[in-house]
Amino acid sequence: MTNAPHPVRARRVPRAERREEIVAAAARVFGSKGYRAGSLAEVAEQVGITHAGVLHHFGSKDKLLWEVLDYRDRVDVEHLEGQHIPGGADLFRHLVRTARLNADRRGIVQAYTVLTGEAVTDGHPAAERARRRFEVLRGDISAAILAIAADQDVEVTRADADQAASAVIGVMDGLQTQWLLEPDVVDLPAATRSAILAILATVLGGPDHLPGDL
Amino acid sequence: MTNAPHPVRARRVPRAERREEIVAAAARVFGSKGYRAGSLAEVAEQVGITHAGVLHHFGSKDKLLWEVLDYRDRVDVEHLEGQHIPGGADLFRHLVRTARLNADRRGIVQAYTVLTGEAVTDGHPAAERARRRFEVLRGDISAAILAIAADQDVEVTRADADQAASAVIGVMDGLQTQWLLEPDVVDLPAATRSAILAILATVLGGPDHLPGDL
DNA sequence: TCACACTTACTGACTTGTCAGTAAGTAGCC
DNA sequence: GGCTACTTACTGACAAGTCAGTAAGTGTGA
Repeated sequence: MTNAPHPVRARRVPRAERREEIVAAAARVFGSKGYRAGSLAEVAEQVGITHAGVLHHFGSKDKLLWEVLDYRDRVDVEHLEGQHIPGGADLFRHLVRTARLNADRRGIVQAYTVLTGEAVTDGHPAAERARRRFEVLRGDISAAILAIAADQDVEVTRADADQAASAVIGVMDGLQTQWLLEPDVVDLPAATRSAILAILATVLGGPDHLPGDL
Repeated sequence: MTNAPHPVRARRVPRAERREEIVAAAARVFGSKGYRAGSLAEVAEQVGITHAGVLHHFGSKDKLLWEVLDYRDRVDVEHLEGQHIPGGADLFRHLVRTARLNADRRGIVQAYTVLTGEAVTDGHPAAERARRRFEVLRGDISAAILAIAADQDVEVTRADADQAASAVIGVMDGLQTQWLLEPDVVDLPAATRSAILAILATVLGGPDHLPGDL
């Protein structure tokens, strides 16, 4: 009798590999249900282990969330050749391209939207993270605007560039929410592109100074 | 012995009054913690009754949420004179004014942001509501753009107006999220105003056709 | 052999919702 | 006015479930 000596047990998987599986599953679960509503049991089930197994690897639900956020940041820049965010007009080309890609990555967009929305609730573990993320993005976009302005010989104040940067991030996020609810009504890439163009054109003092081919 | 014949009991309050208290409390709780994370017990505590008392009035947590959303919609238009949303350039004046008001109504903004973010999670009871809300808003804004275009003798397609409308809603929502996380960094009214102006100017084919004094 | 991935078994805290009981208020009637 | 019959607002106890987290044990692969 060599068959079925004991009930089916999950294949023993090396630590690093299992952790990756779990983080990917958690990204899906937290992304679709939210962090507070998503349970460790559901994450575990997707990997084929028990929720205690998940805790064995990450210690607590909060720590798992950190890993998910790190993971998502890594995935976010995966498709970038140089692995670093470009500057100047290239940054906006990158943003528009990201919007185009996002139209086929509903899960990732939903995760970002849900988690960001949840982050503004009282005492949420991802709040600080969301703040930092916005800060960095705003800085990058603002710098890119100032670079284009310098290149085009138009004067733009730091404050105006910052405000335009906030607006660019804002439309991108806001359009994503609408698109998630009604994908057939909102054309995410097109709307994102023209909104960014509108904001850029205005802050640069007219469409004449826009960088081409966004 | 006429004193304390039974433990202190909550003052007995007539139905309509109590329901209002509960809905207001629920709006605070769901607004600050989210619907799924906010508990009936916490709502009840704020009113000074038990969670069973809350259920006596509303039957279920879901039904309480509906009431909260209705309540918020009523409060939203409370400061409008005619109680109805204006059209044409007045609509944009109204939107900018709302942004100004919102800068002093953090709680309401947070409730809107949290609940809208939660609405994109799988099977959320407020999803349909959020969809309808966006649809109506988009329709109103799009119509206002077309009205201004007609007035200014510029040609704007329905599709372009719709897209601009989505963008206007998007910036407003997106900026609110950033402002909630960093109120000192983001100037909500100013950023909202200039972003709306930028989008309008572009869809109307240049700043010359903009309505004055937004 | 032994570290490690994991399960089983459990705890304690919370969740929404149900239900019976009770006090407070109200309408009808004498 | 005062008594009765009824409704309504609410409590407290409980059911039934979910949750994260802990502790101890077990099979497995290097």
